[in-house]
Amino acid sequence: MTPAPESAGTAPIVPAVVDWFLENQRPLPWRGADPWGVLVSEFMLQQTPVHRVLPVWHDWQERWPTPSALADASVADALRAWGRLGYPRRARRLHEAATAITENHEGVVPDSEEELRALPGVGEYTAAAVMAFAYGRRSIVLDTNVRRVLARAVEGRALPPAHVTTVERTSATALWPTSDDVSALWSASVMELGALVCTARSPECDVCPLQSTCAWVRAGRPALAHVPRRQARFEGSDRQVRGRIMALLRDADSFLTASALAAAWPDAEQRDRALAGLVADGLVVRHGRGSYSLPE
DNA sequence: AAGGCGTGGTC
DNA sequence: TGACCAAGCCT
Repeated sequence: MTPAPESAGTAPIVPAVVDWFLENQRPLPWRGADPWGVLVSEFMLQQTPVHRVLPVWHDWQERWPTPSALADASVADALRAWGRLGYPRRARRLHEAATAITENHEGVVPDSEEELRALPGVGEYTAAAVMAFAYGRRSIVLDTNVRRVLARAVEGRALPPAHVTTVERTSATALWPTSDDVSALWSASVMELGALVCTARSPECDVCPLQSTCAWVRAGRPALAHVPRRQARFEGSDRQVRGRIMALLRDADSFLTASALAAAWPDAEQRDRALAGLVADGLVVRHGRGSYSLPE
């Protein structure tokens, strides 16, 4: 095995995880893609598994290979191409981001965290990910996978807190490699370890490169001290109704009447509430006489 | 600053 | 089977 590049002051877990990554990483198509391809992948991967993103990402790369290409398309086309990826507000925000990049950044995905964070739909994680994976720069990439690995290996906890904390940022910054090259490689490596080995439900500690040093393993893999709050039920929720309405509108050639949308959900009150929410979110447009469509 | 926001695979 | 979980963001 080739020794991983190492810089002075680097935490010892870094070369172990990087070496593991160089042998075990998945050949994901957005690795080494241009910054726009990386940005699109990051939007799609927000709360959506890799295997569901893959076909949609390829489709988007072909249809809209640049920010200006997407900006020239309609929001409706973006929402239809988004399909069933979920959280369609991401598709709308990605379209808005493409417009902002075209108008304010000469069509080039910006290469500073501050400018990236100013784009709609780009938060702390996505900005850091684009810096690392598109531009090879040092940034503290704290996604759910990285946070879980660090919570276990460093803190000895079963899972990280519900939301990113200042303590996590400080702790991560202290151990993060200082050079751009090693930092970007480490970011991809620790994220992949969390995705493939140090998983939430059934971590494979037997094959983990951190097995001998992991604080959580050393402590006997203790369970979480406090049970996290459960995710809201989906069946019967407004989210389910919103999804049904969006599916009808994606499949429609043009406008749909309110009575046509009644097929989405039997309860009129809940249906109307969901529809009003979609309109407020800019995902649906109401035209005259109670007809609806996706936004142009 | 918790909770809303889609969808589907997994166990 | 139903509950958990998934490269978060926004308010």
